[in-house]
Amino acid sequence: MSAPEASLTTRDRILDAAEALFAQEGYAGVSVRQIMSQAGADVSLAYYHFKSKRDLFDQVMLRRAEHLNDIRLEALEAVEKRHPDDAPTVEEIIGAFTNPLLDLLATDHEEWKHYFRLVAQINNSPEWGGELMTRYFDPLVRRFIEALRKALPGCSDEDLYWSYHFLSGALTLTFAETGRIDNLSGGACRSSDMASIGERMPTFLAAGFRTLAACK
Amino acid sequence: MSAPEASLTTRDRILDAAEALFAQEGYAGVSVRQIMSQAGADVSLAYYHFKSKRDLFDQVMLRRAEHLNDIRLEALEAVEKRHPDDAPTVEEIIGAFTNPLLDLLATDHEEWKHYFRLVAQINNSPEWGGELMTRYFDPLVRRFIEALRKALPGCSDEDLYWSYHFLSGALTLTFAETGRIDNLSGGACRSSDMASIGERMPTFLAAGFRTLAACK
DNA sequence: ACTCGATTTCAACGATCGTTGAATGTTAGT
DNA sequence: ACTAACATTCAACGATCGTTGAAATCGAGT
Repeated sequence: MSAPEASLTTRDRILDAAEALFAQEGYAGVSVRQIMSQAGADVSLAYYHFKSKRDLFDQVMLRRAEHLNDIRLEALEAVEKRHPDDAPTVEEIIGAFTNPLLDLLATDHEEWKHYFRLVAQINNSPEWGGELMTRYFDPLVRRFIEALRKALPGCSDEDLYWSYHFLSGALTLTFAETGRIDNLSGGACRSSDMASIGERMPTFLAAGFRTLAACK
Repeated sequence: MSAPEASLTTRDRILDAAEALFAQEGYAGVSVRQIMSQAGADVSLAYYHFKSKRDLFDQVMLRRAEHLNDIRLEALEAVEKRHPDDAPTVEEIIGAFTNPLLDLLATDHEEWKHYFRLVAQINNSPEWGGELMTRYFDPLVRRFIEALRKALPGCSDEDLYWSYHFLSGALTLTFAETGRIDNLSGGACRSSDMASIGERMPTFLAAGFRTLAACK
């Protein structure tokens, strides 16, 4: 039923090379020949394993999106299970959204680093941001927003969605690790310092959610 | 000394077309021929007015960056002038950073909309984010961070820089107007609703700054 | 040994890429 | 009218783009 091992291996080498290059230079900035050169395979093999360059791109996005959604949902349910009666705190819910990213980077650093960089560019592209982020992440995001709604009783829909939007921008830029904060801070902060991010991001964002929800 | 009017007009038409197309599809996603077609001029005119495609891109970035830095600095100084003795509040300082963007969109909407979309993509690109944002915006950003430091006595450098980084991600994504929040909210929020953004963003972000600064 | 399907190699297609040089048109000062 | 600097047009260069068809190689089941 499933394809032979050699096929999957080559297919994954292509996906890995495409992911790394797309993350660095964007979809249009990378040629199929570059990808296949980095993958160590002939150009035409790209069109044996994928329908087109665009299809290859979609498969790069899909491959990790499902796993990411799964472990984020697990993290959220674990937090909710620790609160059988009351609702979890905003910090806990946001932690369930961001901590899985830190875990993935801690165990399979290179693999996911490229993916997060790619997502940051997609999220901020008017061409693809609205469409692709919606397709890959919105069901899970809606689940998180419902959890946040319970943690913030009386918060309006508008405040909830805008707060999440601010979170999304802060999150994707931070995990893109562009090196900007390294330059700005003169070395005091490093883009790759995930411990610093994990300490600060949920606190910062939860305060925003709460203050906006309380502001009538 | 300065070039004749017809020249400046053509040069600006090229810059406008390049800005709009780069904002939509990214640097590599647009060809010089597309730009010149939209500008209504011959391809080779691009290389008469600019040294190369990359130089054209740099001029697109530079053209509005200076003006934006100027009016943001004016807004900050105006806020500081209203506080001869004490420091301005965090909300006021962040407002001086974001309100000029709203003003520009209110008066010259199309012109600046494309530019903000472009900045969002640059900011989130590992290829250019660190380098270009630093070159065009860091002097002004450092000025704002010093103002924030005064408004948040005892706040550590790390908390200050990371807080600004979160602000930067939220800000650029929001002004990119990708349509993502429209899809996510099912129409309850609109990317183009600048009034909603102006009400919420400084409040949300200031709360994050304050809470992180107070968190030992 | 033979077959058959899955995988890989090779060579090439038309289109488009960034860029250039030479010729042409335009305009202001003399 | 002549000139000189600026502005624009036209045609083309070599390189690279995404994509394809046909042939060669491989591996498992007979």
